[in-house]
Amino acid sequence: MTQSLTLHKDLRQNHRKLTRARQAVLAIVTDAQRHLTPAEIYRKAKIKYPHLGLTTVYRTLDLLAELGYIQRVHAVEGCHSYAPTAQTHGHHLVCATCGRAEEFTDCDLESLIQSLQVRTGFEINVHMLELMGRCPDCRAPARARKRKTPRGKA
Amino acid sequence: MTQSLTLHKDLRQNHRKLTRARQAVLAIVTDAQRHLTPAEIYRKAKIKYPHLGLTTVYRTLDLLAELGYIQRVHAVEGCHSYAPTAQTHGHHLVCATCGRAEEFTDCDLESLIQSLQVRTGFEINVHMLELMGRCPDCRAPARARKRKTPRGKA
DNA sequence: GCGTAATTGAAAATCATTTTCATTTAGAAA
DNA sequence: TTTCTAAATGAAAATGATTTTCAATTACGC
Ligand SMILES: [Mn+2]
Ligand SMILES: [Mn+2]
Ligand SMILES: [Zn+2]
Ligand SMILES: [Zn+2]
Repeated sequence: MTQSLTLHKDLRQNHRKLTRARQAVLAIVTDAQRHLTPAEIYRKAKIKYPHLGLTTVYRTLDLLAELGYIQRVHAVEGCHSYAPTAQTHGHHLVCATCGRAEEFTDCDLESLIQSLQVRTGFEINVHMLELMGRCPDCRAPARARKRKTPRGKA
Repeated sequence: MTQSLTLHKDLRQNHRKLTRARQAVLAIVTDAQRHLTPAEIYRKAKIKYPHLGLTTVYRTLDLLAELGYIQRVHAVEGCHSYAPTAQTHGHHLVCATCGRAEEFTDCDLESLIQSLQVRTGFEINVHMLELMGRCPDCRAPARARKRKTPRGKA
């Protein structure tokens, strides 16, 4: 079943409608190879559906995240970009240089969470894990350049 | 050595000054039992040092985070609160109800990171991990009441 | 097709953060 | 001490992101 059809079903269950705006926004985030900010999503989706408004993009991102079709991405600098959800319970590995986001699902925090629950008395029910670094593409040129670059401060 | 003295030394090394504003902001974040937003920090610090300006709070939070005295906290809903740093490389366990933040240091992500590096070709150099739930104090009254809302998944 | 609740987009409002700039201050040097 | 100056400050304005409002439009169950 196509993603759009699944979405249609999910929406119907909540008395909500499948609109052109929603389809456009979902398509942009889903097809992106990187996490995108609301403004970026607006710009791209507007090409496919020029009537679209920014307000609707914000509302749609909230909705799609609630339904689990996309995920909010937090980074050390800069919050609230969005990336597609491949599976439930995914985390992101984000390239700090180009923004490319890779999803992974084997976060394996169970034993850490279990021991922290015991130690602190907290009940832990949500976790946020994000890894940042440089993707293979962005590493290559940097490695080549590194040799030539004279010493200096950042 | 007191924290304020350590800070004085750190600042001096960078040709920076220990000001009343900086002392006030650091004291508020350090003594807090919960993570605080810039606006909250401003309100509280202004009581101790009424001349303080909000602009300075923002600048000071950046500075103290850079120096490692405090840490930015991201949460699923709401970003950019600040909590004190107990040790370097700490993570936070935050109570979703009252905001109380517990720091922990044994995140133990090395093997996950190592295997992801191999699998994806990314070079991973930063990670963000935050756990959310309910602290012992906030659990007690909730447990007494009948729970109607199922907990969400991470 | 009709009726209606849900959705939309433009504009305005709100809220968080940053920039600007004239003034003040910390602290090193005299 | 007093002097000197780079660093820091705070008020106000500017910027940017997000939310609210509201009249008009649209999806879709009937
Ligand atoms: Mn996980
Ligand atoms: Mn964040
Ligand atoms: Zn990259
Ligand atoms: Zn609590």
